Amino acid sequence: MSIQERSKSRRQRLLDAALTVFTEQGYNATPIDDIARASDTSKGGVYFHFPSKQALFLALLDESSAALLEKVEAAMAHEPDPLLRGEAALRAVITSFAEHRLLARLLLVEAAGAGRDFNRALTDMHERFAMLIASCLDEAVAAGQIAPLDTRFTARAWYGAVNHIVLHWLQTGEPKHLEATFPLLRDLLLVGVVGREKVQECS
Amino acid sequence: MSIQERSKSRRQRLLDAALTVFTEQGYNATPIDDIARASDTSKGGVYFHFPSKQALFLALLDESSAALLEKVEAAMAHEPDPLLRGEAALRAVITSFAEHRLLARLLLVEAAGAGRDFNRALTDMHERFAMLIASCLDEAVAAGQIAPLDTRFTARAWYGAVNHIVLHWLQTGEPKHLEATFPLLRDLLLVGVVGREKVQECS
Amino acid sequence: MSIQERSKSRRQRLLDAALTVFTEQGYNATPIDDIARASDTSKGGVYFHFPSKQALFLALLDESSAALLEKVEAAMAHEPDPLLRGEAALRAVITSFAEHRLLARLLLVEAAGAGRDFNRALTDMHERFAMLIASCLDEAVAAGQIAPLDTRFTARAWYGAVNHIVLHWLQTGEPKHLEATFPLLRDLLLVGVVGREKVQECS
Amino acid sequence: MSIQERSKSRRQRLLDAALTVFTEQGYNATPIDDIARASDTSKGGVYFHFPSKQALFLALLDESSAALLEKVEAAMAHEPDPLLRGEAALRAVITSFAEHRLLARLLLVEAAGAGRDFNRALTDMHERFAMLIASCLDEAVAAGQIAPLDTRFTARAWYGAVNHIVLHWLQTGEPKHLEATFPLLRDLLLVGVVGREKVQECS
DNA sequence: AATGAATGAGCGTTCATTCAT
DNA sequence: TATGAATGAACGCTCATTCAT
Repeated sequence: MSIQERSKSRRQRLLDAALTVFTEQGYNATPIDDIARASDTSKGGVYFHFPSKQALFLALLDESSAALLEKVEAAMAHEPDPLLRGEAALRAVITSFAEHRLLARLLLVEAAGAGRDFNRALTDMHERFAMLIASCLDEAVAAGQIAPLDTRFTARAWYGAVNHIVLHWLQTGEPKHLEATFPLLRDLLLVGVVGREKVQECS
Repeated sequence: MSIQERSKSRRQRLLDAALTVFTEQGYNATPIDDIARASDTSKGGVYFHFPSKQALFLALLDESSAALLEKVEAAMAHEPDPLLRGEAALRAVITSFAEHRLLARLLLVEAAGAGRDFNRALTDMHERFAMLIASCLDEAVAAGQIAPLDTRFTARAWYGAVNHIVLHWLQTGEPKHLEATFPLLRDLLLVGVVGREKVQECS
Repeated sequence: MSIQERSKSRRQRLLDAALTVFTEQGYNATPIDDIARASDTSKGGVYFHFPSKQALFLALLDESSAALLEKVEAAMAHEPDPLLRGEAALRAVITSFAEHRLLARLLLVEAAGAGRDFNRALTDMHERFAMLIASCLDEAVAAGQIAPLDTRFTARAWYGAVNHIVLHWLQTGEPKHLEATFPLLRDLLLVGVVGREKVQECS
Repeated sequence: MSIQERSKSRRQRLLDAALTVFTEQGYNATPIDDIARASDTSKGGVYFHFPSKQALFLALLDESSAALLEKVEAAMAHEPDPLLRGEAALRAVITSFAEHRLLARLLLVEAAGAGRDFNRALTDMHERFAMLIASCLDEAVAAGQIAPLDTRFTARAWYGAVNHIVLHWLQTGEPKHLEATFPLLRDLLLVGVVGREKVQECS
């Protein structure tokens, strides 16, 4: 057990260091040595736990996005109302990114820059998030809360809007508090579906 | 003059080849040799026209985005109505990307993957596009067509939505015809601002 | 005792695995892990029994060649006639290699490829075999069966001829049955010493 | 032309250095840097002329063995008599190896130690030499000089005998003068075919 | 203007060996 | 005895950049 724990902690140390270093320098510009140093290990140690630099980055992506996804799903679980559930998801994403700038950088900036090989994984991740929203929209349509529409398409558009706002915040630092954009985004996006009047009822 | 022309054509051949090769293989994975070969030049030839690989990519980014920006601005010039002008801009962007898949890849995928050094240039480019939309919104507000709002923020959100839709198209090929998304996007975005009723008047 | 036995069997399992894996992949291309895995041990286990990869290979060489040498000597022990004793040795070598292809690969191919450090050991081994033949020749000369000659030199030439035939069989699979070459080789080699007429008397 | 010459000389310098360094340290134990240093080039320079370490070694093998083969064929060209032609070939090989110890080491020792990937090339080379001898034997048979026999097999056996003698010389330095072994080998080998009496007539 | 040979720093990966448990 | 995590030196190869021609 202690062995497993140490092993796990080493692996976790590696992932933590990787998150820091990759987001600081970018995937391509980060030598494995830097990750080894940042995690108080040796180069060989990295390769004992991950078969390649790519695999390490992929594991980092997977585990990070899975954690975020869980958070968002947890935030959604409480809400019975489909539209409010979508709102909760939106808030959870924005809050998470605001609290974990590195995570945001990793998923929205570095993952794109890591190269052709990660496109698939990244696209998949984006779709998972978008489809979370799409399912809310589907239920809202089914419940008659909103008029029928292409929910997947709409979800992607929403998701893209959120992403870009976060991206802008990451790279310019504006607005100071990312969370402050939540009501703006919510209104902007929801109004497009339910019309202005209903939004005012909701909030 | 013929020398300059040949020089110019050589430079252009280089940029054309760079667009093709960079989008095929990604910035980091593309050796200068590949560009030289694809443009029927030599490695030295590339370095005669551009001081570095970075500079070449930057020039490609600049000239490509400038050309796109011009197209969009040209499309906007015809429209006196601010909202219709925004619509025209949107249509121009989508049409351009649909016609020049490589350009879309370059600006939306590869530029992100090229590394830290291009973030500034990329952010600037995105802002230029977003601010094009923002100015339409500003005028629409000034003209009393829409209620006052944070036009820059809204413009960025819109722009992000469009980007993500294009991105999804690039990486999954869906929908078959990117242009088909135009009415959907227009409605989605505009309704969020002017309310459902007014949109129906506009179109 | 059971501990020693288990230890001995472990050591033997290691040598057996080493023979298989080394001849499959070559000395340099074989990581210790492969041997550990093939012998159901761990890397540490290998290093408990052998101080280094080199030592393991050397032990394998020594024990394999010693076993072969014993076989050959046993085959010779029965023959009182010097020339027939040489013939028996030849037959024993060829038969052994034919039956233990891995052994042949190890001694004739991999040992050469293992690197500078094994040259001495390999040369010694070859000399031991050659000198076995040389001693037969010496006795045959002493007995007046053949005319005086440089027996060591002749023995080495014979041995080289046999080696090459085996090598060719190893790498091309021809002839199907290595044993079939025995009479050919015997005639070829013996005739060179005693002359054609006497060979026909012998056989 | 001067460019080609310089390029050729660089390539040749590389091959020369490779011959020296590979035979000094062995293929696996020789880093590319050593070859670069020995040929007054840089690592990159090596890779400009050869795509890989393997390819360099293979080129070295090919060109060296081709040169030797030519020498042997040239020596054979003068002799109309098949058996004397074989004798000439034998003398040419031994003389060449005696004069170019490095070449001998390369072809007979290092090539074997370079690893699985070179086995094919090496086997082919050996076969070419052996078949040179086989063709002499074929003609000798056709001319009725010797009794019918398996010429390919016999040629391989001869070739193996010669190889081993050279090998022994390489690794022990005995005899001092390799050329001195020529008459011994010739007698040993020829007598095996034509019988003692005829050999005495020939020489 | 153009060529392409040459440079050399840099990096991903391997693997023999060690050692705490 | 045995395990397997950890180490770190070493090496093959790449490629942006330079420069003599």
